[in-house]
Amino acid sequence: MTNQHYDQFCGLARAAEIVGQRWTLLILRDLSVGPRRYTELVAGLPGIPTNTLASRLKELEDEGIVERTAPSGAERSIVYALTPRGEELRPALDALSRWGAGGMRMPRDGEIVTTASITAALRVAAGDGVVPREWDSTYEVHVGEVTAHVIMRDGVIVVGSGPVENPQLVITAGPQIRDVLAGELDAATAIATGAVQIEGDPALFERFADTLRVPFSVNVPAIA
Amino acid sequence: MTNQHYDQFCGLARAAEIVGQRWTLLILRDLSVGPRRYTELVAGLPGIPTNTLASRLKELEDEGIVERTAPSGAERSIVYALTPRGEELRPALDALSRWGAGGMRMPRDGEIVTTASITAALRVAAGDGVVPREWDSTYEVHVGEVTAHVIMRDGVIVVGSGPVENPQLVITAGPQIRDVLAGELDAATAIATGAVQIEGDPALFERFADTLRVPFSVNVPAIA
DNA sequence: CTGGATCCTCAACGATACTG
DNA sequence: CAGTATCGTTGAGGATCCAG
Repeated sequence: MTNQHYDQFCGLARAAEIVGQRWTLLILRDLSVGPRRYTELVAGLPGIPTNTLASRLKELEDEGIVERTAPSGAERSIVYALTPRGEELRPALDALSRWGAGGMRMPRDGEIVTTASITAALRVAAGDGVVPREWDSTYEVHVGEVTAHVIMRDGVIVVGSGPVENPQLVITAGPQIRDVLAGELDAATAIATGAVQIEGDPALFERFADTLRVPFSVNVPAIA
Repeated sequence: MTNQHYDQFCGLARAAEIVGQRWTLLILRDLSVGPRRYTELVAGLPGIPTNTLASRLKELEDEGIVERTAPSGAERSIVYALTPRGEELRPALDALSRWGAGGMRMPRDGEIVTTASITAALRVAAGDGVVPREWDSTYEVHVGEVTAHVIMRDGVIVVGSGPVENPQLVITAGPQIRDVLAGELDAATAIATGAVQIEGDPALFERFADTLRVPFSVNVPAIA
């Protein structure tokens, strides 16, 4: 309950006291995708003990990072959301995300993809979210059991969880979607090898692969 | 010894497995300032148990983030340094640093400033490190017991730990140096109120305060 | 003196059961 | 649905000791 502390007057130390707690970064990732209820968080974080989640949410609320919206009116469910102060963590979350993704190759045994994780990955890959104004493309992305969507319209990219109505392109892939976003697997090869399956215009997938790109400065060598 | 894992194929989860360990972020901060020996790390991280430091260094070495340079030739001391993969963490460390610094006001009881923390803070404040080519200024910064230096020359800013030869300006300050870097306390006021003492040309301090700036998007309200 | 390893204690985390 | 309660396990904290 009582937060750990490093006793240093230092921004990184202060940040570490919060995001250095187990599960906290993943809770923040899930909330960065959008407001969530307690049970949705439990579902999106397989393995988290419920008491740990409760503690973390309380701590994050005390720190002013997460906001707990109590049953207001007809809606009788408690919703957790990032506060503005919590939103400010986004650059840090994205930077950590990029770094971590740079070290990934294939999933380790037992590793899964969650809705929030693929949504967050696509959002990071979208970068500043600016695209040519004339683009108007809607994508639905399936990775294993989970679904996310990407909309390029009015000059911006919007990424969200779950399906989308009338997608122009449906993308179905496995973990190798990571290699596409990393720019290590080009669109044509991904489709030719069957790493990615699409329903729709292949040119739209080229656009997808060219636009959503996680910039790694250096690649990790393949596993020895 | 055996790293914790979240069982998610997700960049942020992978990163969290490493930087989410207690003390790891501060170890990386100290190493980001420059290569360090075991005892230097112990000295710069008051309160760290020696076994925890040893474990973390081993884990970081296994992950390819830290490099252990064994006694090579005459030098008979083991030196720890970031590998290229470790250097890639810099953007994430800086982002966390900025975020954490945005939530700081005054030191909490017992909080100290270490050489690495002030050096890292100045480095973050230096941003991309680009300044006009004609500038040639050397600063020595004292905060409490610790010292760092800033050199603006040849169009770039170099930040380092410890003193520097023949500084043009010596800056002595307390924790309020944070407010100067945050842009919440302007140079003239800082000197007028005695929050910062200088030995040298006040115009050089103006340059210092204008150039080294941690950009916060939003300020945290003062403690209620 | 540096670079750790060992031992013990205790707080935090993990798993599961249970409740307003 | 949104947690709390309980209890076992693990890792951090702190002191000490040891090898090169």
